[in-house]
Amino acid sequence: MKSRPQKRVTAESRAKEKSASPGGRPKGTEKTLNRQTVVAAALEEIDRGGLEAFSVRNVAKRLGVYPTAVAWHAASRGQLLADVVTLALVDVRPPGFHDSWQGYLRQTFHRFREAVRRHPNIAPLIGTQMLANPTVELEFIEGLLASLHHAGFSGTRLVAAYNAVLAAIVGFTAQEFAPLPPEQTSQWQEEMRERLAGVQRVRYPLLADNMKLLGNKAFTLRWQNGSEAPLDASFEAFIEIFIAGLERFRSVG
Amino acid sequence: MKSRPQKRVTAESRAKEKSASPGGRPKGTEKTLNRQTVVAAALEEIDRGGLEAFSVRNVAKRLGVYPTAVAWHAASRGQLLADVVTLALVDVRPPGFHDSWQGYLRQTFHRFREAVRRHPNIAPLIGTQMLANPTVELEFIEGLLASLHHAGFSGTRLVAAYNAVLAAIVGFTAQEFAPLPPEQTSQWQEEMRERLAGVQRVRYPLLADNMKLLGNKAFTLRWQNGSEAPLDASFEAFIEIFIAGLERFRSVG
DNA sequence: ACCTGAACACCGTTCAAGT
DNA sequence: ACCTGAACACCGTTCAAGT
Repeated sequence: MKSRPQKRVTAESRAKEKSASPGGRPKGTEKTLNRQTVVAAALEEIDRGGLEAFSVRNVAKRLGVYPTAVAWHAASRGQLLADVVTLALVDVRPPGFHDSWQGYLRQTFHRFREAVRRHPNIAPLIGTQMLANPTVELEFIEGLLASLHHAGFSGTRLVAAYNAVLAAIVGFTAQEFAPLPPEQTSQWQEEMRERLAGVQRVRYPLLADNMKLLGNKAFTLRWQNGSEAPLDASFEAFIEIFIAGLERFRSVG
Repeated sequence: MKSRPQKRVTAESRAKEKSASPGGRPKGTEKTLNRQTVVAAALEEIDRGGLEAFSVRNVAKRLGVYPTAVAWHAASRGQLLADVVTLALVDVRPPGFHDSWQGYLRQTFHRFREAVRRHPNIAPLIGTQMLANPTVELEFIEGLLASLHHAGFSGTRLVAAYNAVLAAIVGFTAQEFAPLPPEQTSQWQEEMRERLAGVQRVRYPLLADNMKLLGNKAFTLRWQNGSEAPLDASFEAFIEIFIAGLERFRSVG
């Protein structure tokens, strides 16, 4: 239980910290640790070695300080991970103006996926740490609400549509880039392929008949994740399915 | 790196183990540990204390054995967690026959959500451990493929539709039941409410105007998760949005 | 085959002490 | 305010030894 005051990481506070380098020292050569420096180092650590390799102590090693120095800025391991997600998802909100709400949603889906693609090892966190994360940018949420409002949703249907967008966007990307089991991957891959090759047509006709199309291209039937075998076609289809569903949902009820 | 032989947990192997209680001893009083006993104990441990409390050593304590005895059956912590997800999601496949593919999908969505509701603390795992989990039941996959085939999908569009179903179903439930930050929850809840109450209408008009509807009912704007504040209405809407989208996707391209 | 028991190299977080 | 340094109660997994 920390009683120490903790600043929130928001777009504003982050910009403020950046410009407030004490004594006018050049930005790149800060002698003291920032909260943003620590979070950035944590993200680098995860990018390099995955969540398995991540630890407060490793981040400290990367920064050349004692583990307790990291703890001072990060408050807790959980909070640090939440901040890492926020950092990785910065700038997902589509910039500029848009002609249609469908176009805005398509861009949001694509930009979100690109953000996860840049930091695939955070995939297991986005479903977990975003939900109840006060550090998530309100601009992103307001942008989604605006596009859905423009589509004609209001009241409880606006809430439902918003939840549907987040469920869809997080569900696809989290699974697409989820890590493979680390225990000797190549061996596991071989097992997976053998198992799929041995599927009996009698019991699983559709699986067997479509195995060539499904293998490594369908969730739970893959031996590589989105970093090595991206599901581009399925993602595009998913966006169109979802938007078509929203268009329909708009006109019923 | 274990070279020891590891059995796969499938519907078949599980049934086999069950019926093969050595020496005809009554089922409840096995003296030796099973793989299924260990997995069940792990799930109980997670149900009780969440993923934070989970450890191989705690499971061992629960079973009254040394940590290394658990390790012998579980191969690794990661594999144990994967098996836990498989156990929690057993029987999600809708039973019996169905009049329409839409009805089958609706049931699948509901049954999946009920399974997660029964074990909400596994929510962070379902997006991570299902994707590439060879222990996931092929019956579940075949069932989904059958309903989508019945809807008229085949080839690459069948693959896309299947991926869309899993993305949707996992995305909603994983987020709905994702755990709140453990660090003194009530204090965090207060912070969250204050932050949402203080949203400026000038910058975030839609957020501000709909805060009463959104608060605790929309992803990233909640201070409770699905166990305490279920998102029933949004879930029902989500299902209809998604199915309507599939119906549309069927007739284009 | 299955478990004990000790051991190894970690881990997050605390607390007191320095500056 | 920010960091060192030692310490605490853990952790997953190994290995050798028992039965």
